[in-house]
Amino acid sequence: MLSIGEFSKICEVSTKTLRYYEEIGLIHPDEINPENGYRYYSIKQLKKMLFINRLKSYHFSLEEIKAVLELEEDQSEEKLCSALHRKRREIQEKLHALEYTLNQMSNDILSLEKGIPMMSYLDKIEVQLVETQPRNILYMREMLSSDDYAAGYGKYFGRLYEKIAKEKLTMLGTPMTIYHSAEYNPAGNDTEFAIPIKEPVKGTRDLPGGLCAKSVLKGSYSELTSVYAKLREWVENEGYALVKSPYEVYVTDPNQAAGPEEMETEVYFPIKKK
Amino acid sequence: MLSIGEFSKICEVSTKTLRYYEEIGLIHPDEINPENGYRYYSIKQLKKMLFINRLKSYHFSLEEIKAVLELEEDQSEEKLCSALHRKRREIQEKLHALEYTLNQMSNDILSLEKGIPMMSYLDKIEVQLVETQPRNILYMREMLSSDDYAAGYGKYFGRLYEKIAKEKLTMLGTPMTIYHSAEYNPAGNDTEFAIPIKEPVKGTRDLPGGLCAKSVLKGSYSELTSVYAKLREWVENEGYALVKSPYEVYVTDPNQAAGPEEMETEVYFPIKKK
DNA sequence: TGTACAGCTTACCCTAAGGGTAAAGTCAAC
DNA sequence: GTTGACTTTACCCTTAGGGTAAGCTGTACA
Repeated sequence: MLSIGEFSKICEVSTKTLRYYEEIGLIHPDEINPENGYRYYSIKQLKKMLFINRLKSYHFSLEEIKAVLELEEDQSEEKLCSALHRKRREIQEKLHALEYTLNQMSNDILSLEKGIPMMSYLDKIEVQLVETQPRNILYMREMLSSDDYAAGYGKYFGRLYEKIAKEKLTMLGTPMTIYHSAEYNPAGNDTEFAIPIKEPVKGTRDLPGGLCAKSVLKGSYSELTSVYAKLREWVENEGYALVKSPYEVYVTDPNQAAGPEEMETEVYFPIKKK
Repeated sequence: MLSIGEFSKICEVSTKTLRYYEEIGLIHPDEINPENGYRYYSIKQLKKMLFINRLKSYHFSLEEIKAVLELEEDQSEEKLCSALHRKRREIQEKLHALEYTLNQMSNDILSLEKGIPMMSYLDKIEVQLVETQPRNILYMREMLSSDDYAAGYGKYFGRLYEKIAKEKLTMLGTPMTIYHSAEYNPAGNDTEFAIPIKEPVKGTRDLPGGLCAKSVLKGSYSELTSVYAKLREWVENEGYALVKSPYEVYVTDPNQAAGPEEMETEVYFPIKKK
């Protein structure tokens, strides 16, 4: 039997951590002296501890590790394997996100070195006052959490296109998204996917026209929130008020665009004079 | 002037966050009604808020962002630029770490799919009892934090090699590291870098020989802690006790090895019978 | 056997970046 | 005047432990 200090040295894990792991039920000492409360670990627990460390190095949370250890007890290797696969996916996504971030940073650094202030793009976002015409749209309305956005777009527009194809409907414009949630909520947003079509079949509705503030975003979506901010600012400044849900029109198909630079997105804020 | 709710919607930042940022001095409302404590933000603060968001997306901590914003006030673009460069380095390192992790995971998954339990490599670590001969070593002893290990190795061995080259000394073996800290301490470890040489010049000392438990690690260092654990376990089990600091001998030069698979490291635990 | 010191115990507070909730005050619209 | 939406402060919660203090225990040494 090893005291907590000896065991801690062997595994290169602090005694504090060992006590914490006991507290949360990850690994219990083999024996606790009931008189003085001293913890004693057996050498057999070494393997378990090293396994925990390995899972930790794979970015499993302690809660996840606990679940994996409980799997271990019924010798279900497949579940362990699928847990590893899931975690690997997660890490790959993290990696892609980091690569994307690096890209963005490098762009900013390049601009800065040319003497262009980082946020100057804000001043270049132009807002126009336009009058839109009413249109008939084929739509699907869903609650979407911000994590599902990327996947959701493909899925719902896919269904709309499918319907158009099957029923031989006539498209009158590019796809669009209408945001019905007044406030941005990471948990879920009331989002409507739509494509303007000619035929007033079931599943379509009228999108009323009217006065709108409009901005065009060229390039990747990372500056989309700035466009929204700019539009709200403009609406405020010019003495207008938002009267309906804002919407986006995807002028170029994101799936078809060669690169993010080619993408063009229009943002509309239906407004009226205050 | 915008109420906290309006400003929050425009920037897509929660009111909670805005209050928190005020608390830590990141962004103060332009005006606070002294009667009811209501916060009011001006539209000019939008740019600052969006800048904060951008820095956050670059993984700056709020404290770092605060420092950057204070730089901003004296218009020092170079410092902002160098902060971005530093952060980009950090992210690149994170990215490499993640790639390494992915590699390790994939190896484990492959093994698992072949039916080999993840921790089975532990049982394959072999321990031998050997008698080492005393040697004369040229050494440097330093406190190293675990972060500096990789850099430290190159630096200190470089200096030792330099001395050997300049003074035309005769090497009698491959480089080694002696770990004098009894316990692993992330803050700093008493580490001795050494190379066996023939001449007993200044800067050398005697490394006494004697009974040792020895294991050989082939491959990358990621399993090194397991080797240490295994050795300690063996020493305990066989009724020995550690009498001096353990040390590692780098049989293949890490700088010269083609891949991590080729690397060979011997780990020695000087022991005596209890 | 006494004593010093290393090791062990629990208990409490701290981290970063806010989220959740409650109780109470305030504003604007009807 | 009332209702509902908005705002305020205050308190507790999250991860994975780190740091410290006060007190108890085990062991090595004289």
